[in-house]
Amino acid sequence: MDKKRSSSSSSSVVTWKPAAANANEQAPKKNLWTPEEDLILKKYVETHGEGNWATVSQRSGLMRSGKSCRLRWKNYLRPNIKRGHMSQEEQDLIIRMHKLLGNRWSLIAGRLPGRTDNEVKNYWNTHLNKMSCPAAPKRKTSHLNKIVTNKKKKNKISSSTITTTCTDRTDDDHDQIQKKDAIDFDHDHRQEPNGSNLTSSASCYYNDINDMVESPIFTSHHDCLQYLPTNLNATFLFDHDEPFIAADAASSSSYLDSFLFFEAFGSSAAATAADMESVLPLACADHHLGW
DNA sequence: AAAGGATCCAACCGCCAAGCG
DNA sequence: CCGCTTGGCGGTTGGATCCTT
Repeated sequence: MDKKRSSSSSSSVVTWKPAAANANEQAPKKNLWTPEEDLILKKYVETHGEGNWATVSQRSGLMRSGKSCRLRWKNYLRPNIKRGHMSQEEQDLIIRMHKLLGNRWSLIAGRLPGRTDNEVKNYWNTHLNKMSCPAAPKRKTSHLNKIVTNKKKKNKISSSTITTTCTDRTDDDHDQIQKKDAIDFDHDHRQEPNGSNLTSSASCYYNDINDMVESPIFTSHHDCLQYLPTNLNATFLFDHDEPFIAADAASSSSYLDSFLFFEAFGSSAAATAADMESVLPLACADHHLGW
């Protein structure tokens, strides 16, 4: 069942309707972009380059906000954008990446050439999420999401620990959920549910109720082998946005993609240091890093 | 055929961080 | 340090389209 409709960039459909009742109003346009607007924006960016989006509307004559122009360019007009059917490989990758990273769509999209974060997000919400959470309601409760989202943003913790759970809940559950959130994600006070204080650590493993795994972060190869996965009793703290394992050998920063770890070991702690040794050079070689 | 519900996705919103003067 | 601007992100929504009755 493919309910795809024509994109607004298609010349066959012009569905834009003025947002303002008064045609003389200079308020930025909303709603779908017309092919004419796309052409103007594309030509403008090709001539002047990206950036300074706030001035694009004035200089190009588009009645759009800078944010809207930027979004349109980024998601639809820039070169090498891939549209349409997601391949099985792409679907699999999205699922695996989502399990690893949670709702960090820009990072997931970064691994899918030509795909945008918005497209990946939409695809997840409409196709993949219902596979993993078939009972999830169509629309999440805005109230709850805002509470959780704000908390997440404030504390810089992974959204995977919060937003990927099935949310087939009634309003009556919200109080309890909020209380749970207040305990489980009380990172303001760097406190775990059991009351013990979190301490800064070279590594982290963060398992949530959905068996999500946050990326371990290392500051050295030694740390990597020391803490993962042979020392999974260590204190774990996820306090970095960057989901990649950082390695700082020979004074040169390099990065090992934690996705490779996840692919190699999954979320289990069954791997040994020898396993790690075997995968690390390979992973580094794959990324032209080398320790 | 028509009406209403379900689905999908483009676009917007609010928030945040970085950069700059 | 402060305030402003800009860009980026994830969550949410409006409305077009499809499906079911």
